[in-house]
Amino acid sequence: MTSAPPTNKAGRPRANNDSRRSSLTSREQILDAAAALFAEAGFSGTSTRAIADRVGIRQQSLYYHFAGKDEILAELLSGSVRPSIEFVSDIEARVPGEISPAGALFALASMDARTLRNTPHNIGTLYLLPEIQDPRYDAFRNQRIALRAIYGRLGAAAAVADVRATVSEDRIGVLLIQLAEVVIQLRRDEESESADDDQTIAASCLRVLGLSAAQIGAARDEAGAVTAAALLAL
Amino acid sequence: MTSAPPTNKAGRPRANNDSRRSSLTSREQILDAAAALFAEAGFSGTSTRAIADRVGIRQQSLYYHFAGKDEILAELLSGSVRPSIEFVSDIEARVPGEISPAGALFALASMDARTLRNTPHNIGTLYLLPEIQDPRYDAFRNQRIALRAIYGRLGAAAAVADVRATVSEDRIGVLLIQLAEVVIQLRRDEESESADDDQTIAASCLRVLGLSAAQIGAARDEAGAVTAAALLAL
DNA sequence: ATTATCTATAGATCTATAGATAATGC
DNA sequence: ATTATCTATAGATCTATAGATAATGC
Repeated sequence: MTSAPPTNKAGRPRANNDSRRSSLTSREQILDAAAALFAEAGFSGTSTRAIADRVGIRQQSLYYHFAGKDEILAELLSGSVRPSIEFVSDIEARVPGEISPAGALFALASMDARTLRNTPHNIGTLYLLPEIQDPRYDAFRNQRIALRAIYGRLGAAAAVADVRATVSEDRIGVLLIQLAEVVIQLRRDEESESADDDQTIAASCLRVLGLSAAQIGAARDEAGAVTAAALLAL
Repeated sequence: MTSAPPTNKAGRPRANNDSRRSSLTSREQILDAAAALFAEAGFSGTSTRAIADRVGIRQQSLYYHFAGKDEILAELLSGSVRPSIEFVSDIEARVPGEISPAGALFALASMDARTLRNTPHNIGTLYLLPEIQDPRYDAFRNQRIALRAIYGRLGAAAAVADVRATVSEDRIGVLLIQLAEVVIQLRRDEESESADDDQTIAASCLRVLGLSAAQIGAARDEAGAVTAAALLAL
């Protein structure tokens, strides 16, 4: 008797019956509604009532799916770093045999930018919420610290001597992540976005490490090939 | 009968009388307490009660000084951009006569980094709160947009041809501000900070525009002289 | 008289638990 | 029988207003 996949049919009907016509499970509907509201109004600024209203269920019904509001946020956070984490370890394993540090960094940064750009409701804004400093979200923060460390290692390996001499590996990691996450601000400001931003951002990451235009172009070419391979491997 | 400066002596004593021994006015104490709490728990996550407790007064007494919680945030925001705005217009007026765009940008970025690093309670985190998207804080956001435009103009003027050809002035502005504000993240992560970070960050801004180490060194020297002059002029 | 607090309190939330109910699944 | 909702509701906030009070200022 393992748990059956949710069929979206059993259970008492919703009071507003129309709201059930969705291909998503109730749990997914809740996560989606919460993501939109957390991004717009913040965690504390979003009530369980507001989430339920958006889904089309009663406030109390949320507790059938999640133990509390904080579990919803935790789920959103862990779901949103997972793709990055998986991609990054695959990419780092190919360095320096299949790909140079600069190529790997280009692949990683453009992939992160792309993910942040395409994610529904600009979920990256959740990373900026003060509430995630709470120890309750340690697991998420530790994953981000791990990601930053990889950015730092790749960045330090790719940087020109001058930069490596003046900026520590830790600092490089923070700088590079910060650059990749500029996408969050761009989306927040509702500026028109285009896919070439991802490449622009990745190129900026390499430029801040002191690489020349020619070196950046080479890294971009390397990244193109390996990105396809890494995505297939997942 | 112009309003007298607050003396900190008149009025009914506080229930907890010790809390009044401060060189700050009550209004300043409230702003300071709110800044710390907003940075830590967010705007919606901070109750008027929590602010009052930290000051050592009753929750209701806040309303003698501010019409509401939102006015406290508005005051904090406008106070925190003011120094940047004043400095930046002074600096931009000296371009290109007294100083090159690269020198001005170095001066601006290192000054912003320094301000963000020294501000009490890491006030820059307030810029990241979702609540400031509310139209109520339009004045603040417009000031930031103006600041970003200046970063964009100076950055576009300083950038090498290759970068200027691929990144719009708007995007340059967003990228540069994002780099300067990495200080906010560094402080949040409680990493040990040092003053040389300001110069490192300013240098990173120029490097992302494609400048060489020699050009960055020259810009730094220019900036040193003009920063002193500009600060005196304020 | 003015200032800056206090106490009292209204009214609106907000989170979460308990238990009932209306579907489907077997 | 199981699932996914519902209704009812407790208890804890939270913001803000009204009016009293205890200082200083003149």
